[in-house]
Amino acid sequence: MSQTVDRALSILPLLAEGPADLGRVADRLGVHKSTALRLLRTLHEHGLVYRQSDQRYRLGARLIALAQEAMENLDIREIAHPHLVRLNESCGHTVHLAVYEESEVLYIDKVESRYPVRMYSRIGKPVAITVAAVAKLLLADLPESERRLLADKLDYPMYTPRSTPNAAAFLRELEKVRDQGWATDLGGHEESINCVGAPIRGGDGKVVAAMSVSAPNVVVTADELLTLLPLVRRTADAISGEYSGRTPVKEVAP
Amino acid sequence: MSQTVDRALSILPLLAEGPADLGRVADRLGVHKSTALRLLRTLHEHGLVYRQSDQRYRLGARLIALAQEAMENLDIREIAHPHLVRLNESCGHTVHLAVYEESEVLYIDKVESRYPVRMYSRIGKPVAITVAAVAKLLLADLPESERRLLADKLDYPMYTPRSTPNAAAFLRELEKVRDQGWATDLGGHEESINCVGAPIRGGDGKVVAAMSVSAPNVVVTADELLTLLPLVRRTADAISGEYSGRTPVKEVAP
DNA sequence: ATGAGCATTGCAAGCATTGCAACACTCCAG
DNA sequence: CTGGAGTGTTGCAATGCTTGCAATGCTCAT
Repeated sequence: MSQTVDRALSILPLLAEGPADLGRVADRLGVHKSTALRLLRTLHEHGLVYRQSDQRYRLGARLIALAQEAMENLDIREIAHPHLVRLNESCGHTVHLAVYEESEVLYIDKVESRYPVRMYSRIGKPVAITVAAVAKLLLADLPESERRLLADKLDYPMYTPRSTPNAAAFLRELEKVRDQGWATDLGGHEESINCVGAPIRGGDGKVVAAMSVSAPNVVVTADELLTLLPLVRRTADAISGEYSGRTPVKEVAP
Repeated sequence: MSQTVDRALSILPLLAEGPADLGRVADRLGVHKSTALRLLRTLHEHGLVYRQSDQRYRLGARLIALAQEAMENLDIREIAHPHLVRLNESCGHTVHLAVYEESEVLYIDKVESRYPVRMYSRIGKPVAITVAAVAKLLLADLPESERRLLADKLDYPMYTPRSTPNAAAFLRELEKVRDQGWATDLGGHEESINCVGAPIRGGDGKVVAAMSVSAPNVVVTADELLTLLPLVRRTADAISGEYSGRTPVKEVAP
């Protein structure tokens, strides 16, 4: 809607790919160098980009601090965290919490496995949306039309032979997940990693977040992991209960 | 430098305080509601702000993903991580990695303590700059003039009786740290928590990052923690060596 | 030294941005 | 059911911000 701001913001994902110099930024934006310079300057003043010693620009530290605050504003995270820790203490595996927002699913909390073999993932990293258990849970709750629209828009990379191959299969899987109230990912993302997940619901019954337990099958088999399902669901329900007890969004005095 | 972008970006820290509605944003910016609306729309399109069900705006998920990528671009982090893990495995305490950028010091990596009593901190959170061991290390390496300027600009909150009380004391402390090549924080931030830290240097000898080991004194006394100093310094030096071996910034083919 | 390559600045022209006013909508209170 | 307050949204004309150009600095390597 605003050309200038639009251009400026387009610089951020561009720099996320790696440091770039002025000419490169100007080219990618399709504007004159002097224009790019002024946009970069403004971003710099706000700390969103940083100029390294070789004069190239990269993303700045303020961005990291802002993201931090963004996460702390998500009250579901605050409420869920102790539950996740407790679950981790009783089963020892990696526990994730994820939310859906604007066609993306992303992890907003994680408790690390206590086993030496750990899976790679990081808070903030967008989730493999077509295969992850938490993604299925979150998308399964979308209204029919939106779900269909999104499923069509997605890519279906075959991380492994067990990955969801296409939109039709994905939609079927979502139906199943919706009916049974829990989800799995059995080697659909990484050959040797399995997950079991359950949804967290707000007061109105809508899914507001999803959690999962993940473990490589060198530690436990998929069947063994599935025995944790009742515990996972109980934890998710406990979080749901506590969450819907409170007001969904904090009110600020006028 | 660019008014429009400047206004748009000013919205982000504002929303970091918590969700706000259109009127509130317009007021804080000192612009007409319609103007604020269009700026927010643009931010929304880029995923930097999100509109929650009650129509209020808050920071968006893309911000978190961007911050994630920002951190992954910091090559010092990649290099240091395995060293930090190894240090954690041999001593069991919390290990931090921090960098200085534009008058702020912030944690960019952390390995959690294996003891049940843990200190609170989060990656991305700005560090208590006047007391933290890592902050002292990073600031101690700044050129005289910049150091003095920054020291004057800072606040000196008395978290505990042992906190650095004022600019003069801080500058003295920085001199000391610079000369001895390591730093401590003995209960200056949290009464019961102590830290020992060492600097990580680039090929030109300049400090590019700092690391520290932290432990509450219910686990180890300050004196016991200090016996780890040689190990901490050796780890920091190992990271420095590996870092200056590579090119400091990755080169991209033209 | 000299030139290439990049960043930076001043300036005039043009168009994107702005504030206004009118409209649409939701939610209460009467 | 109806009116009104509060909020978000849209079309429009004027102006002032943004833009690209061209000229100037600056740094580095030949």
